[in-house]
Amino acid sequence: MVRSNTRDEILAAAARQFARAGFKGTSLHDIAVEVGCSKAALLYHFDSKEAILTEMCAPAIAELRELAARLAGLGPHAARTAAIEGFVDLVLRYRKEIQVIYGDLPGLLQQPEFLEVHLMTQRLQEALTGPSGSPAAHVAAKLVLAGTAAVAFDCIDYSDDDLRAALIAAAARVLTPEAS
Amino acid sequence: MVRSNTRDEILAAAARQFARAGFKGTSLHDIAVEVGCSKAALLYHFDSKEAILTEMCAPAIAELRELAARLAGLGPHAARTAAIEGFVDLVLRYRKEIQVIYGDLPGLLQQPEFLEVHLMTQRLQEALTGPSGSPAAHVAAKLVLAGTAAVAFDCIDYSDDDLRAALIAAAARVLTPEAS
DNA sequence: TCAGGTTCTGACCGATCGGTCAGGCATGAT
DNA sequence: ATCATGCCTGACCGATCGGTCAGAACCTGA
Repeated sequence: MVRSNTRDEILAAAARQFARAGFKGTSLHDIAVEVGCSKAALLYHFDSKEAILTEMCAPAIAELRELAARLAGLGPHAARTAAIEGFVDLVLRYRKEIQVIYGDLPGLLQQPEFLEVHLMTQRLQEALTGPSGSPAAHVAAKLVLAGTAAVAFDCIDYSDDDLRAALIAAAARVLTPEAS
Repeated sequence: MVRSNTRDEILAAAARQFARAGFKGTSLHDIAVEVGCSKAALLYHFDSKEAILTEMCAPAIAELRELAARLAGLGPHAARTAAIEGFVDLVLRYRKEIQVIYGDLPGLLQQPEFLEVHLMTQRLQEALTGPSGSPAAHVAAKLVLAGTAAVAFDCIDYSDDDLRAALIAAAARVLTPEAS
């Protein structure tokens, strides 16, 4: 049993803090307190604050790279299913790191004005799941809501009308559990 | 024609800056430079930096509140379609504000280590759309990728196995354009 | 016992942050 | 002419940030 490395403790503490308050919202002091060492000790093990983040995300990025490379040798249909299953697995395996990327949101949403947004989004979600509300239905609803916002976020090249039609059609497809 | 109000210019400039660098990544100085006034002028018109953000997002939040209230008086099926269409319209109408919420990401992803992530995500997306690549297919693929990550982000209550099955099934539903 | 490397600390640095304050400068009513 | 009010500025504040540095503490092998 090797000694518990301070370096690993730093990575673990940083992952928790980044996931909770985001990268910009977390200071080296915060991490040092959780680890139980000085701020200077962090910068002895890592060149900078960003170096902590990049080393933390390196395994996830490497797996994403492997997945993308694996798709290149497949036909269209096989590539599609491999992309879906590979991405889902990867995302689930690196949930913590995903939270780091999305982690700056909670800092904003903890303001009382935005707490209401979370509540109303939940009511939207209930409308989408319908009265049944199986776990799979909840996942589908969440996927639609978050995916729609994300599409609007970085699909600036499409017109509103095109986006609207495509989004509504895609959402309808997700939310009809009768399709096999 | 009323005078172009400094207050409105501040809101517009803040929206652009927040969308580009995120809330935490934007300083009052940045906004003041773009407006062409002093930092103190911002704090004359608004109580604080956060007050700029909340006032900027107030219309979007109000519309979300109206949408949620409208759903309460509908049956399950009507509520579902109203939720989809209403949310899509709302998201498209307030794209800028959505970018503010998601805006802290670019600050991270501009690091060279994460630039590769964007490239590989695009290759995943191409695998999902298949060789056709219609705009609707691209929207569906983006919705799946971003939605999956978001589900993993805030569905900590479900087990990995449940999430995996539900996500793959939902993704398959979105990506089969033969369903009506 | 000494030397040398690793690990870590406390003090400190310059920069930047959000925010405050006293006062200047218009304009318009009295 | 005077006063009040709205709008705005430059200087400044305390706090916090990421990062540096000299040296202490500790272990290890010679």
